[in-house]
Amino acid sequence: MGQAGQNEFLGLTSRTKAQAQNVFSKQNGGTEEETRLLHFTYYKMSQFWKPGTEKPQILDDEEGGILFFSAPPSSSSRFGYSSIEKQRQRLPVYKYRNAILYLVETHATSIIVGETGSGKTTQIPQYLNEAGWAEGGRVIACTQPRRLAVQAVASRVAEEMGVKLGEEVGYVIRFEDLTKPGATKIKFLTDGVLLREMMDDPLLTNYSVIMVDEAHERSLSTDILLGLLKKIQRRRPELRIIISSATIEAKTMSSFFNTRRANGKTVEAIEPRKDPAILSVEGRGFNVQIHYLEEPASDYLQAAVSTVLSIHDQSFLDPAPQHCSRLFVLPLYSGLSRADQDLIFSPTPRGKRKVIVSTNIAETSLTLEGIVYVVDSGFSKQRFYNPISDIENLVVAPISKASARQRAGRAGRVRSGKCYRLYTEEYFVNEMSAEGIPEMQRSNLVSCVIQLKALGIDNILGFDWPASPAPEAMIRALEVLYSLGIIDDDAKLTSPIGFQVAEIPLDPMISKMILSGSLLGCLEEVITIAAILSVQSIWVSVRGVQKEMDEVKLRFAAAEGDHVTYLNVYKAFLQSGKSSQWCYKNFINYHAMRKVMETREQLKRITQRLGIALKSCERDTQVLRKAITTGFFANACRLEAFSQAGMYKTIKSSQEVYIHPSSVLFRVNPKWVIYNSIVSTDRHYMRNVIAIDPSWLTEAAPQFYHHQRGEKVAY
DNA sequence: GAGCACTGC
Repeated sequence: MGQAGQNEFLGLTSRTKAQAQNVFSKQNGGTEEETRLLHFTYYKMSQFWKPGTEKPQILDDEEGGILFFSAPPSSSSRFGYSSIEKQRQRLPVYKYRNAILYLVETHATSIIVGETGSGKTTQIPQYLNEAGWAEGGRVIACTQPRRLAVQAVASRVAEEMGVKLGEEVGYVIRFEDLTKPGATKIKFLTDGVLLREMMDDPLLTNYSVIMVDEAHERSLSTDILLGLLKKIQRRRPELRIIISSATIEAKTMSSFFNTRRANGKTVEAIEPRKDPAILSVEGRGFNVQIHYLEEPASDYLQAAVSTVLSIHDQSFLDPAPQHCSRLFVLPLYSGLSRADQDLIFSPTPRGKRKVIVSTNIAETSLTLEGIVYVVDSGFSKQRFYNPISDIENLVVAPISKASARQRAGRAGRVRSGKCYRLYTEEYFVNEMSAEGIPEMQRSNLVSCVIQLKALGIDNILGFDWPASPAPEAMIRALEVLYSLGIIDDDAKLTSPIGFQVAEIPLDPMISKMILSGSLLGCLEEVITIAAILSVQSIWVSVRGVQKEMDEVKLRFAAAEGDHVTYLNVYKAFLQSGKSSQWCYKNFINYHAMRKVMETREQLKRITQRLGIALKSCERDTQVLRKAITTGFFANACRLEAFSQAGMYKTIKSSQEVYIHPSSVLFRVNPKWVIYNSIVSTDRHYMRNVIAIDPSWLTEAAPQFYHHQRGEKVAY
């Protein structure tokens, strides 16, 4: 690499300021930081919370370090309010307004438990703004796990405040920044975006209050964020954190954030209390009557069907023999096209009843108004990660009480409803776990580890998590990152590879592939592949036209494998002038392709910022496959020549795997392949497969394969 | 010759 390249890499290294400033380590002095803190503290004193006339009634539980509130009666209505103002006052959260402001002022962390419909998400940021928390250029942040929620809540709040979205009230999601620095006071964003922001501003100094909403969902990025916020609090005592959760299991969170010293050191008046406050706000749903089975069901599918039919029989006054034809049954899952998803909102044909058979997309992501009956199987498909085999499995597993309540709540949104649980009450009470297993404890952790490393957190195994992940999973993640050359012998990010990988918002194996692609002169191609691999599928999912689809696929098929096939599709799509019509004809998902283009543009910007060269390898697919190999060498498999046709074994752990029938290499069965991911059903199927030469493996990861060869691999 | 958890940067 030339001198210019070196400098660019060095320039990059300082981009990850958290690492450079080492803000989370103990020895850090950081006078600049302290000056800023002083400024904040001084500022805050001058606009101390005005308790107003009514002081909230507080029941102080000193033992647990938790405050319980009983709300004062709601204040009488006054004149001069617009209807939107009246609506705001009718929300259950309104009568806790002063209590919430008092808690936030006096406690570093406040936990607000509120059911759906309490209004906490839209109102609390506004209360904080009204109380002055956004003065002096500071910003109130509110995070959400999902992009759609960010957009929806932000526009609602902008409307309530009578301001233009993107001015005082703004939002940031991937690909979309609708904020105005200096003007935006309330900012909604996904927790993933806030984590990315920490790479540039590790102490999140722009924010006076950070509200983490939907914390009960315990998503991977929410948990990482909470762990980091706890660290930030030590350096920024003036920062306020609000954790908002729908379940009462808030004590776990409370003890996590309780940093009060046991020996009772005198705390200065301006410092908030370190023990979190808990406040509970009631929801505003309608009554939902719960029904249980008397005996456990042996087949939940059968039980679900007969329950639906019996609801239908009971509630139709004229149960004609052909009553099934009166059912209007629709599927709902995320892989459906938008048009098919929108069908569920379509009016029900006259004389018919709509039945929606849904995955748990309907549990949190999508809200259907007007549901009266919910049938809850008691199961959902959940991802579990096995760190030993390094394989993620999708399994049907029992849901938690929290999920069951969430499902039932879907029946009571516009009027009272009923929920039929396909399990016994005894099972619900005694056997169902209160909450689901946090994602952190059932995921592959490579992305999570690299994010922490990028923030300068060296002791990953000792990191204080809201829920500790399995040590095996941590160790596996460290091993993978080490073999990729992303971390060194001391488990620190390598320069430049490690720092660059941390900058790219994708799975580290994909990021490594991109960086190798630039060195090998095929960056144009690898970022296209990276973008395509980041969407669920570029093919449409239509049933009944499989044959035509397969024939069309053959037009793009490349002997090298799926990645090269995707490149052919992308090129043809560009040649068509990015035509949606062309997509339709070729069974390509147009929306997925648009997302691919968006992602590709972002990756292009990032690689430009990293100063790496955007070159094309034209028709040389060998360098391309070598680049893929440098990222995915750990997913190498060899065909078992003398066993069942099409059976492969992974080099890493001798797992039995097969090429997925959707792959262009299905039935082709090259001797050596590399896969992108595995889907597990009755067998482990490799998805997105390319053929490789085994010599590339030792080239890409000499230590990894040197070590493995002696034990398991015989070429 | 398969089977369609869900998010997110």
